[in-house]
Amino acid sequence: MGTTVSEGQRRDARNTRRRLLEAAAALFAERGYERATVRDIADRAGVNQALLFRYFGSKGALFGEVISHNGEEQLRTTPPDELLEAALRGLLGHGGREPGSRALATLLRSVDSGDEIGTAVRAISDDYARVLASLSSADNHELRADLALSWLLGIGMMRVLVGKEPLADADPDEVCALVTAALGTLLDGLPAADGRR
Amino acid sequence: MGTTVSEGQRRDARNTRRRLLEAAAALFAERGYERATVRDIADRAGVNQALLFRYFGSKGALFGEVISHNGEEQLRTTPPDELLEAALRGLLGHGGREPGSRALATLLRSVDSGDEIGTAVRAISDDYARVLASLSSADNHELRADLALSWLLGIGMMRVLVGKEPLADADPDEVCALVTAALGTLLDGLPAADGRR
DNA sequence: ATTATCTATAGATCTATAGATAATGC
DNA sequence: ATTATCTATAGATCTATAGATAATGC
Repeated sequence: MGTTVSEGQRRDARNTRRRLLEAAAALFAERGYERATVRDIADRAGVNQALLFRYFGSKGALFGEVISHNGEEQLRTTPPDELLEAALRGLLGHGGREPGSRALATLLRSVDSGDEIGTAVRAISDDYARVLASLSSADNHELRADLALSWLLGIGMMRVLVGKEPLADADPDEVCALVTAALGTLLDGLPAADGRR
Repeated sequence: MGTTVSEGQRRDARNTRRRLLEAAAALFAERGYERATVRDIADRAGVNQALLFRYFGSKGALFGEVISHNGEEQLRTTPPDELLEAALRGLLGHGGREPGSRALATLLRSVDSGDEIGTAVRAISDDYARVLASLSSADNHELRADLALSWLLGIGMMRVLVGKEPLADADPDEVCALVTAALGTLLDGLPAADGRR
């Protein structure tokens, strides 16, 4: 159903576009790319489903705009040495109000949704990993950053998607403490204990 | 098309059932639950798609049989203190020949595919985590085990699903060395550096 | 005769588009 | 007159089932 524009809203293309973007951001974060249908998004925005195609061309293009916007927002507003914890907390809380914190949750649920989506997901992963890599001085710091990012996403997956206990209901502070302790030694640039020489 | 049974195969319900199971194991590991269609599975098995429902009832029931069988095989044949590395290598190689090593890859691609699938995924996650938890003597060893398992799955996700470089093409030995070093301190039972008291 | 296998199709989705309708700005 | 919005539907999937066909065992 979804309240139509005629109830209370004036016609306003820009506003409609913005409402679609916000509804899409929320639904992609909650359900991932494939399970958030264009009809659900349009209903949540209170507009007709055909307008989504008018303003964004395709569902995939809308997704690209949502995820890159949210990711760039978190990266822009978070100091590099706080990114690890901020991103993890964004995943541990169900994705708070601020759009930035929903970026990785969206990524998490939308991996494996076709080529176009994969490209967008890989791009935003690169952005996060680049910042994390800057924290380490090891020669393989890019790989270490990928592994750190992998852990965050894996934790999100087990907690939110799988619902594995006790992780699913664990205190975010306790999780954070364990993870940052273990990742500290990974990123701080000590040479790998027995790495390839 | 898929070679039909009339070409070379005798009629044999048991054999047909087994072929369907093997085809399903391969396709679920490659594509996950949703993208592996019943028609693809039947074609790969060389039998008609209707037989899948005759022998397994539904696609979801077939999935449950596949994942629990493969998971239990790896858990039964791997000593607990080698499980971490074995599971990780199963994810790093594209899922080798042995069915056991494909269990986590299948899990990875099939999370978030509805209630029935979620239940099967949670069950097999519990089995893995229980073994990992036995390696630690910390008071929160179950949570630590969940975090270790999360890392493995996250790495699989970034490497196989996202295709993030340099992780995607990294040497499995190098990845293994970094991960086991960092996880060693997590699981070996030292109290968390600043854990909640 | 029994039963393994196949054909055909119901019924439920989903994205995307073409074209009709109706609210705004001049 | 312009253009934001809506209606209706094409076209592509997918799971599941009912009932027909054909290979086996007695």
